[in-house]
Amino acid sequence: MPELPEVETIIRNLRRGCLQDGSAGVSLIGQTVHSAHLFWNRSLSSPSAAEFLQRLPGQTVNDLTRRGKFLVFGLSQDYLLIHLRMSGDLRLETAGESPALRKHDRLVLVFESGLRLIFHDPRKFGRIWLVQDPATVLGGLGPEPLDEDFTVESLYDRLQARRRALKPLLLDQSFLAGLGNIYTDEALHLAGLHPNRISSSISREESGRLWNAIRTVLEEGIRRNGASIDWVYRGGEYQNHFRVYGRAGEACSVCGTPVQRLVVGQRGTYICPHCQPF
DNA sequence: ATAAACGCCTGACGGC
DNA sequence: TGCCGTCAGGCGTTTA
Repeated sequence: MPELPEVETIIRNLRRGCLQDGSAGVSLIGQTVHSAHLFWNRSLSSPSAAEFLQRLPGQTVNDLTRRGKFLVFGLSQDYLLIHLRMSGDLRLETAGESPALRKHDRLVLVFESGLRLIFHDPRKFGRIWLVQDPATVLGGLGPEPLDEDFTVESLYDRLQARRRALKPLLLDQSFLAGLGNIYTDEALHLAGLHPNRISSSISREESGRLWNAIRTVLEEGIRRNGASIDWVYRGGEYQNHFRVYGRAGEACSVCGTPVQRLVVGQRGTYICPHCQPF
């Protein structure tokens, strides 16, 4: 579920120590793990549960960053990586709050201060790694779309080098890191490009539009604290500003043509057939 | 190289 | 009310 803007929002909130209700708490940075409690072993990719639970206590959180859709916790000895996949979420609870577990809580980290970080994941698709070298997990990711080294020229070159439909290519995390189903549809609509256009047929001008659109929708998403849809509410409000996602039958905000839902690469896809001709 | 089908999971929603 | 199919912000593996 969460895409780059939602993961970025979560990371920023953990840095600020923001609690679920939005109230200020204590930053996770500087906190030392007291104990770890794993309730669904398959949430853990590596190492084994025994090694994971043994290695975490005593490690201090030095920094919190994001790479694509991964949350990256820099610890004193290791890196803790979390991918929320479809339904994962993280919440902080202070020492004073009730320690009652909620349904679907998969991992609880208890810090020496009493602060708790809880990984909640109804669908159990989320994954956790504790590794010494984050590149073993993150090494295959494509460029970071908001970084300076992701340039108009590099996007054009990468599109030319492939012969794939635009949407599945943009969803491919080794091509570009961070886009998911929502922001891909939003970017393609803003760029005026059909999701089935073949990447190598994209002109320099179209590529420039796409580059701008990708960065614009991601920045908009971050500015609005991400999108909150379905029953997984995270506090964002970008869902109120979607151009096409989930709006089948509604009028395109640009031209008034009804938005269409189609399936591209086995994913529900929303387009304006007038603004995004094939 | 590309793409499709499927598996992994739970929950919400609409139709009957 | 219950049952059933469909759909869901993702991605890895297997198969064409």
